[in-house]
Amino acid sequence: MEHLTERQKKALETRSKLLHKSLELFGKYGFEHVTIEQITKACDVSKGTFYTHFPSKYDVILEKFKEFDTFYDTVEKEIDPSLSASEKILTIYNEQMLYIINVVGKDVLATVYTAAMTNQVEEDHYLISPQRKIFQILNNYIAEGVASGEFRQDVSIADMQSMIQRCMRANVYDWLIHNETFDLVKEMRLFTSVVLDGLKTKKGTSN
Amino acid sequence: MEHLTERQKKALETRSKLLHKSLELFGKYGFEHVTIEQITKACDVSKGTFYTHFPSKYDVILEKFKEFDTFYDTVEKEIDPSLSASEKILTIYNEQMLYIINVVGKDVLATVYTAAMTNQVEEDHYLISPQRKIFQILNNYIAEGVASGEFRQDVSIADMQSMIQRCMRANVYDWLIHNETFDLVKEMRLFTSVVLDGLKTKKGTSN
DNA sequence: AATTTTCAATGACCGCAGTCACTAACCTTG
DNA sequence: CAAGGTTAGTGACTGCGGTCATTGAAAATT
Repeated sequence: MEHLTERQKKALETRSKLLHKSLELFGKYGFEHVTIEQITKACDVSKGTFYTHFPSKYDVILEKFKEFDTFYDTVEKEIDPSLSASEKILTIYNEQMLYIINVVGKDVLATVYTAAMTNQVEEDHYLISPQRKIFQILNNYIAEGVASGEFRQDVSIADMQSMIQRCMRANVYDWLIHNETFDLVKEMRLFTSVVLDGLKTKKGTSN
Repeated sequence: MEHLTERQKKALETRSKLLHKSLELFGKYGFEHVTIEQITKACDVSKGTFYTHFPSKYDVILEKFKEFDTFYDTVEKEIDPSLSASEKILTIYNEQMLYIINVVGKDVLATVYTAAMTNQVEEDHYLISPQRKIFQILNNYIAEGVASGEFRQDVSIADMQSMIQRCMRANVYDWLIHNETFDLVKEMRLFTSVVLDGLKTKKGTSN
C-alpha cells in the first residue's frame, strides 16, 4: 500500500488539484455560486472526473472541515491546567469561535450545518461524531468538573456533555441565521456561562 | 379589495389547490422527493403556474409553518397564570415540542431550519421574527420573571429573550441531526431548566 | 511479448428547480 | 360594446448536480 503505481500517483494528483481548486473557488465566490464544471474546467479534466474522486460537491467541504479539526490539538496544550473546568470550557470555546470567524467562515459552516440535517445517512453526521478532538477535550473537562465537585452530581456526565456541545451548536447556528448583528464570541461566552452556571453545584437552595 | 373579480377568485382557487396538493404530497413522500411537476400535474395546471403563486417550492412549506404558529394562541390561554415564569416557559416549550413532533414533523422543520441558513435575504428569516406569537408570549414571561425578581437583574431582558429562544432552536436543531435516539420533549426540558437555573437570582454566593 | 484485466477519465445524458416570452380570457374604460 | 390593458396560465428552455456506459492506456498475468 506504500508503493503507488504511476497511474495511482497521477490520480492522487488529479484529486488534489480538484480539491484545492474547489476550495479556492468556494472561498472566492461562495459554495453555491461555484459549479462543478467551473472547477473541472479550471483543472482541465472532465466533469465526471470530479465524481471519481468525490461523492458530491459537498464532500469537498466536509474534507476541509475535518482538516480544520486538527486545530484543536494545539489549542488544548495552551490551556492553563490550573483553571476551573468551566473556565477551561469557556476558553476553548472562545478560541474555537475566533477560529470559526477568521478561518473556517460562514460558507463552510452553513454547508456543513445544512448537510447534517439533510443528508439522511444511517449513521450520524461527522458534526456530532464523538471522534472529533474538540468533543474529546470538552468531555475530559466536564468529567474533571464533576469529579472535583464543581458540577452537579444529579445530572449524568453524558447529559452534561451533550448539553455543553449543544450549547456550541446553538450559538453557531444562531450566528449563521442572524447575518451580521451577532458577535459570536460574546454571545457564546454569555450563553455558555449561563449554562455552566446552571450546571454548577448549588451553594444556596435548590429548585 | 373585498370584491374579487371572477378571475381573481379562480386564481385563488388554483393557488389553494396547489398549496393543499403540495402539502399532501410532501406529507406522503417527503419534501425532497416531490417534484413541482408532480404537484402541477396532480392539479391539472402547467409547471409555470406554480411559480405565479409561490416564489419557490420552499415557500409552500413556509406558509404551512406560519399557519402552525396560530397554535400558540390557544396554548397561551391554557397556562396557569399563577405558575412561576420558569414554569410557564417550560410548560409552553413542552407543548410546543409535542406539537412539533406530532403535527409539524421533521420534514417541514428541517426545510425551514435549512432555509434560514441558506436564503441570503437581507432581512431576517421568519424563524427568528419577533412577530411570531411564540416569541411574544415568551418575552412576556421573561419580563414577568425579571420584574418579580425570579431572574437575574445583571443580564438585559433582550439578552435573556434571545438566550431562551436560542435554547429552543438548539434542541430542535439537535433533534433534527440526531435522527432518532433523541427524546425532544425530555431533552428540551432538561436543557431549558439548566438555562433557566443559570438565569435565576442566586440565593447563595456568586462566583 | 502477447494477452487480459483494471480503472481513471470521459462526456452525453438525466432529473429537477426555476425562468420567461407569449397567449388568451377577462376586465376596464370611453 | 368595441378597443386596449391586465394578468393567470403556459410550456419550451436554461442551469446545474449528479450518473453511467464507454474508452484507452497502464498494470498484471500468461
